[in-house]
Amino acid sequence: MDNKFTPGQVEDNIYRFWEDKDLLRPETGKTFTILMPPPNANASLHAGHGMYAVEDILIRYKRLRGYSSLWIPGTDHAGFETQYVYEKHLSKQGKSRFDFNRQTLYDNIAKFVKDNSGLIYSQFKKLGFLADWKRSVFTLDDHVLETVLETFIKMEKDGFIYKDEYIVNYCTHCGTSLSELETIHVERKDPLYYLKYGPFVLATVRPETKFGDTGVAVHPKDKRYKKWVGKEIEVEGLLGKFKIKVVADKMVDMKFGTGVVKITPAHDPNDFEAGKRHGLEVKRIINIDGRLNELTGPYEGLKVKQARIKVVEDLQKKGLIEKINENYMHAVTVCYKCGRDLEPTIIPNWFIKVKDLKKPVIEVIEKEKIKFFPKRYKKQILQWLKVMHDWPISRQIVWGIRIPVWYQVKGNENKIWLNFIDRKGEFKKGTIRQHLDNGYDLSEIKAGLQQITVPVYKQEKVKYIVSIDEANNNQDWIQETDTFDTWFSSGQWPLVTLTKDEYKTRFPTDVMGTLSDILPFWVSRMILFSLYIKKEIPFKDVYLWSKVVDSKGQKMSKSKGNVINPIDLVDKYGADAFRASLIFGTGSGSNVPLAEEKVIGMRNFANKIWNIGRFIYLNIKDQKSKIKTANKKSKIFSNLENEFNEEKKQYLKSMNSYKFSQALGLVYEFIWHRFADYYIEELKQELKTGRIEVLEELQGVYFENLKMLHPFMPFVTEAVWKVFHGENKSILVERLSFPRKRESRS
RNA sequence: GGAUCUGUAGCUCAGCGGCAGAGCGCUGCAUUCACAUUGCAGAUGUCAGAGGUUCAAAUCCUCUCAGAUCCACCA
Repeated sequence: MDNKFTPGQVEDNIYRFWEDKDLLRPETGKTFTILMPPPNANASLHAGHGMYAVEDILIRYKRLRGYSSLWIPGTDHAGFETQYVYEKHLSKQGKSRFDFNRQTLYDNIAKFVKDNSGLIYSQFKKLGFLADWKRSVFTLDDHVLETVLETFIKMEKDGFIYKDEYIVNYCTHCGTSLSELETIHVERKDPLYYLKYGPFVLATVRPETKFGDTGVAVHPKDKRYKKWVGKEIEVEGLLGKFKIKVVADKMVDMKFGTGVVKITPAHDPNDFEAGKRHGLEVKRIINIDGRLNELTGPYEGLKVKQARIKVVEDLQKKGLIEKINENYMHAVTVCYKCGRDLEPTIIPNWFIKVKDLKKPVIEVIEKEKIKFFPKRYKKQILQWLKVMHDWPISRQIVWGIRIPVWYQVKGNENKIWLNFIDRKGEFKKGTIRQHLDNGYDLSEIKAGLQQITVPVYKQEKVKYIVSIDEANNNQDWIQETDTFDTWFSSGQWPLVTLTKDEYKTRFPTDVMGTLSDILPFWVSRMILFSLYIKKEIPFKDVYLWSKVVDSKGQKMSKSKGNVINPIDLVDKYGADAFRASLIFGTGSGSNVPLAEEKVIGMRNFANKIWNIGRFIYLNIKDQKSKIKTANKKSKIFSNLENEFNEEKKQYLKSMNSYKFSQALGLVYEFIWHRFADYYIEELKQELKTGRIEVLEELQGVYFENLKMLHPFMPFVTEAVWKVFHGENKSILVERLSFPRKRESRS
C-alpha cells in the first residue's frame, strides 16, 4: 500500500472493474429509478454537468441500502442549440443553411452530431457515474419519434392543437421563432422619437414600423383626445398622406410620452392584441429576413436598423419629428442564444392549448404528490404554471422532429409559399403556383425543399391531415417543414426511457434531479405530458440544484475567461476530490462555487481516508503473532461507538432528506477530526502493546464510514475496500444498515 | 408592478430558537510516527441596520438598507 492515494490510473481501473462486473446495472430489490437529464448529444462536459454527481450519490446510496437502483442515461438532440452550433461551424466555411435543401442540411447535422457524440459519456465515466450506459436513449431514436408523434396526433384528436397566425418573437439571425421562455429582457438606452402624427404628437422607439400602423390609440379617460376617438385622422407620412382610425384603449398610459400610441399590429405584441380588440388591419411591413418589404416604398430591402436611421433622417427633413429623447431607458427583448434584438413577427404557428392540460399539473403539485427540494421551487413552479399560456411548438429549424402535418397541394397552389433549391442548385422562392409556372414539378420541389409557409386563412383554410407517414409519397400532399420545439420531445422523456415491464415496476420514477433554471421549460412539461398520456406523475421528488459558478460566485463564461474545465481538475486531483468539492459546504438552492483550492482540500481528504486505511492495514499485518487479551471494553471504546452511532444516525437522516452537503460534512468531521485525530491517536499505544480488539473496533467503524462515504467519493473508498478484501471485491455490493432504529421517512 | 431568495471570519459558504461554525487563507509550534496532501495550538465576527416576540434570537415577526433571481409590463 502506497503512502499516497494517486487517483489517475486507479480510478480508470476501478471504473473498468465496475463495468466488467456488471455493477452499473441494478441487482434485485426494491426499485429506485432516476432518469438522467439528457445532455446535448454533441456537448462535452462542463462544470455544470458535475452536479449530476448528486444523482450518482443517490444511486450509490440506494444501492448500498439494498435497492435495485437504476440510472438511465440519454442524450438530447437539442434542436435549436445544436443547429446554432452547426451554423456557426458552417459560417466558418463561408456557407449558410440556405445553401442546402432541408434533407441535406438535416443529414449533415446528424453526421456532425454523431461525430461529436460519445465524448460526454466517457467524461461521465471519468467522474464515476454509475449509470447503465447500455440503456442510453437518444431523443431522435425511432421509438422516441414514435411516441412523440403519437402524442401530437392524440393531442390533435383531443382538440389541444391548433394553428394560428400569432405574433411571436422571431430571431431573424437564428431564423426561428422563440417561445417567451427563450427570450431575455435587457435594459438599454435608446432614442425615443416624438413624431408629428396628424393632429397628435406621439412617442416611439421604432419609427421604422410606421408603415405598418393601422390605428392610433388614446386612453378612454383622456380628456385631451376625447373628441378624436372613433374618428379618422389624416396624417402626413413619408409615403404621402394617409387616413388612420383613432381608438380608445386602456393599455395606453396617459402619463407616458404624449399619451398617444400608434398601433402596429403586425410588429408589436401589445399592438397585436389591441388590434384584435378593435378590429384593426394587420399590415405586415417587415419580412422574416428582417428587411422591410414592398409596402415601404423606397425603404424596401433595408434591414430594420438601417431603415430606422433612414426613416428618422427623412422624417427630420420633412419636419415631422418634434423632439428626440436620447436617454430613454427601456427593456428590449433579445434572443437568449445570439443576443440580437428579436423582431415580433406574425408567423403561422402550431400551438398547444394548455388551459386544461395544466390544471392537473397544478393539482398534483399543490397536493404535494410531487415534492420539491428545496421547497421554495414549489412556489416558483406554481407561479409559473398559473401564468402559463398557450405553448407555440413550431420551430423554423430542420434539426428536430418534423411536425407530422401534411397540406393539400391541389387547389392551394397560390396559398402555399415555399423555398427550395432546384436541380441546378439555385435558390427559388415563391408560391407553388409560381414554381409550377416556372416549369418545376412537385417532385423536384420536394427534393430540394427548404421551408414552406402556409398562412392561416380566415375564410378558406388550407386543408391538412395529421399523419405519421401516410402522405409521404403522395403528390397531393406536402409536409410541414417546421419541427417541434425541443421541449416538446424532451418533455416526454419519462415516457420514452423505460421498458414496458419497467413501467409497471419503476414508474413513477423516484427522483428527477436537474438544474433549477429549467424548472418551467422541462420539469413542468414532463409532468404535463405524463399526466396527459399515462395519467400518472412521472416522478415523486424533484431535486433542484443551481448553477456552478467560479470561486468568486461569478457565472462562468468564455468572455470572462473564468471557465473551469472539470476534466482538468479530475486529472489533477481525482474524480472523488472534484465531486466532493461540489457538494461539501454548499447550500441547496444557492449557486455552487467551484474553486481549485477546495478541490485540493477534498483531494487531501481522499488521501486521509487512504492513509487511515493504510495505518489499520499495516497494523493488521503486524498483528498476526500477537495475542488477544482478555476482552475488557474501555471507556474510550464506548465513547467511540456512541459518537459513531450518532454520526450514522444524522447521516442517514440527511441523506434521506437530500441534504448531501450536511451528510458529507458529518462524515468528514467524524472520520478526520474525531476518528483519526483523536481516537486513533488515543488508541495507538494500546495497539502497539498488542490489543487486537482495538484494531477490530477501529476497523469496524472505518469500514462503515467507507460505505457512508462511498456515494460521495466512490473511487478511494473502493480502492481501500479492495486492499482489505481483495481485488475482486467491491464495496458496491455491501450494505449500509441502520444502527438500531428503523429508517425514518422524512 | 407581483413573487422568491440572499446578507454570518480576509475569501467561499454551512448553521436557522440554547456557549458563533467549516473549507481555503493567516500566525506560532511540532518532524523521519498511517498521512507534510500531516498534527497541535492560536488570531480573526456589532451574524447588514432598527424595532418586536421569548427565560433565551444569527435563527421567529415587522420595518429599513444592499444585492440576486423568477414572472409580468415597458409606445
